Amino acid sequence: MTTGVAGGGPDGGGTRPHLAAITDRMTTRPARGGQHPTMDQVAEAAGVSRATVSRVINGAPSVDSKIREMVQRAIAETGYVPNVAARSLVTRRSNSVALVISEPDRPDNHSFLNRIFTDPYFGRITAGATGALRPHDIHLVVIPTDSTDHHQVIRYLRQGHVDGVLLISSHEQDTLPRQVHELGIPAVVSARPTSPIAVSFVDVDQRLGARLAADRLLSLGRTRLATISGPLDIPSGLDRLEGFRAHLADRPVPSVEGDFTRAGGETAARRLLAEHPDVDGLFVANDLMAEGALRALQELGRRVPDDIAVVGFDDSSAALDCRPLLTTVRQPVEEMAAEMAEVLMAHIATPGRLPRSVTFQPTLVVRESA
Amino acid sequence: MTTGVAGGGPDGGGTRPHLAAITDRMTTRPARGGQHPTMDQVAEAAGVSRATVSRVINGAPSVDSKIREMVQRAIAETGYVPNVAARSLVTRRSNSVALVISEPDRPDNHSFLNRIFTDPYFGRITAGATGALRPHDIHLVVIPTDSTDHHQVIRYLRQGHVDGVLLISSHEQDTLPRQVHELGIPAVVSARPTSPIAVSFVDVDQRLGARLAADRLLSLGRTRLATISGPLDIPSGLDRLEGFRAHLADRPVPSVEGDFTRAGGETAARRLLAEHPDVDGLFVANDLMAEGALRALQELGRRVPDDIAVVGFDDSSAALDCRPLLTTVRQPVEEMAAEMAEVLMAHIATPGRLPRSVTFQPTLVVRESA
DNA sequence: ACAGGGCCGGGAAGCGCTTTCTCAGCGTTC
DNA sequence: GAACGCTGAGAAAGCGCTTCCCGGCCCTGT
Repeated sequence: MTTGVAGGGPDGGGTRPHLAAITDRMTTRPARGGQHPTMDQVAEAAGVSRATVSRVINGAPSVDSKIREMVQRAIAETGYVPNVAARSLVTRRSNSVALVISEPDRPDNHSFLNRIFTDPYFGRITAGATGALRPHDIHLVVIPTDSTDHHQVIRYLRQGHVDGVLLISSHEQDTLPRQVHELGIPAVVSARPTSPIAVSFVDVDQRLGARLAADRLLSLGRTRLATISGPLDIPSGLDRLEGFRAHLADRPVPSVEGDFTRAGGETAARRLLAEHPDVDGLFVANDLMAEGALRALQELGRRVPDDIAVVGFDDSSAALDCRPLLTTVRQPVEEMAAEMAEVLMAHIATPGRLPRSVTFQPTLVVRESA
Repeated sequence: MTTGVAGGGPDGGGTRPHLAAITDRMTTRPARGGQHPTMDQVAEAAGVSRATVSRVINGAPSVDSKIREMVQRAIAETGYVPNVAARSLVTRRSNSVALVISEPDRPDNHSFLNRIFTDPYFGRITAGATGALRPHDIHLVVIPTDSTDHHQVIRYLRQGHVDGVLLISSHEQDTLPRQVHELGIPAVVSARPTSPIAVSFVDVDQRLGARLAADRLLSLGRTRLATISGPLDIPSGLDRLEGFRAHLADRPVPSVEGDFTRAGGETAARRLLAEHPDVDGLFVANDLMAEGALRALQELGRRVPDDIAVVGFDDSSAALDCRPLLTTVRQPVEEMAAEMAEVLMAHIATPGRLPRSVTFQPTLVVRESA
């Protein structure tokens, strides 16, 4: 890889790269006001015992309101902030949960990170989860991973950094859900696990979504339907394909397998139209691929929706990047992520709780492409 | 917002939404093998004292190799994992650092999260930082934020969850760098701070990058150059514009301000060409906008690079999504993030260390668009 | 008015780990 | 052969916090 590192790149492992443009700048060392005050100091300042300060901080009901006020003033004056390590040592709670995003290996070293941070889906998940967790004052630690560092992730979880796990895993052979489950740590998975694990999960009715797409295309009078599916080793990919086909059982439905990326959608559309030039209705298993497919259709001179109607899946921001605007099946990703967080918090609060699954219904969002 | 929540949406605050499709599933409670073993148990199993176990775990040199082996076997047998809370209570280290991604407010509630997880830039940052941190066994806590929850972020940092902060902040008015600095926690910022704060930062030579773009366009014989800039309240946006103009001081350079998004690039290109239809060389301040601009140019019937040559900035994955493939100025984002991590670790290891800045050189990546 | 009960606040015991201090045991040297 | 130094391991002191337990106080009931 060619890089533009000033003064040369890293010269092997271990040592820091030599850099030409290091500038020491003048500075006055920040005052660092006497380290962090401890609870004892607050107690002394307020003239009470440490236990009382603790009660005030944790909102115990049985503290006289005058005393409570004094303590709060002392906290403000000293600038006291509880030490999380000490607290979680005794409470056995970290007040944070992990959002583990597990992607299958890809040839390129960092591409899984690239995919995670490029697909709007994950942003929606994060937004939904943080939104649900924030009122409970629980922090989210985002951990992207592929199978090469499952071990690291497991170790992280075992070390007690987090109270529970939200696990986003779509790949069929992914062993992480099982490993996490065996850890015994509270966890919620983002989709029905491929093997029967007794774990809570939240999912969308994939087949119903595919059916909504089929119905839309049929209602537009389209008769020669086809689909670009997701990877068939991912349950959601398979379910959407099967749902689409099942609802059109009386006719043949050509399909091409895609990879849920923009470029993959473009390629797949080209292949599909080469083999089946008369297609007039197309269901694409996610919006990103639909965006690529639309580009291919345009380059092939097909008008959308006149010549060929296109329905996507997700209702992600990519649907709005499309021209024409993409008609798509909406999954309420934010709400699903929020529900995952709620279920997880219930599991954390009640350790013995039986796993449960929650299924959300998709809806059709009609725009221009179909 | 219309959602497809099965059985209705949340019914007010506090209570969980009623959901139609909750299924309790049979399960055998996982065996949970006798909670977590403690160091004492390992010591007993190995027939040594707790202190010795600690020495083995932390690689103290003065442990007899036979004893070391016994302890390691005991650790393996008991499945012992150190408790991070207890450890960091005494070491005052958490072995994790925060990656705070601070985005300016946007009208839409969650859009900043959407932007963060959609722009490939952040994925590259994350990849670079995790890559550099992993060998040191330091974990990365990703914290996206906009100005509405600066307070939460600061509190999180003060609580001692992390040993240091990698701060990605581009917005000029962003007060977070200053707040973090005042906290006294080790920190490294992703770009030259807009106000003179004594803090370490890593940056790319923005003006040089703009100059590379200008040189490329000139060398292709283009004479009527223009640019789509980034937001001018973001230093990188301003620097790229000024660098481009400064290098072309002898001629007028029309420019339109964009917002670093795909859609913004498309709009900007339309406006630019409406006002200056004869432009034959275009510098776009990031790849995402360039992608949008290319789409606009295509719809306007301009051939790229024949009628108009286009150079982007970043060399992100979006450059490869473009048709034609985008010629662009590469910033070594992964390496820069890795360097940020290295500098941060140095600050953590040596608390009094003076701040320093590191500047990387951009390079031109020639593809098809110019 | 006095005894009993309820409440509030303080003392003290750890949570699991690291680290210093100390001492036992060994080899070494004159 | 005795004194010395060195190595290696154990004892113990906390890190900062929560929480149980108990003593003292005030309030109520009779």
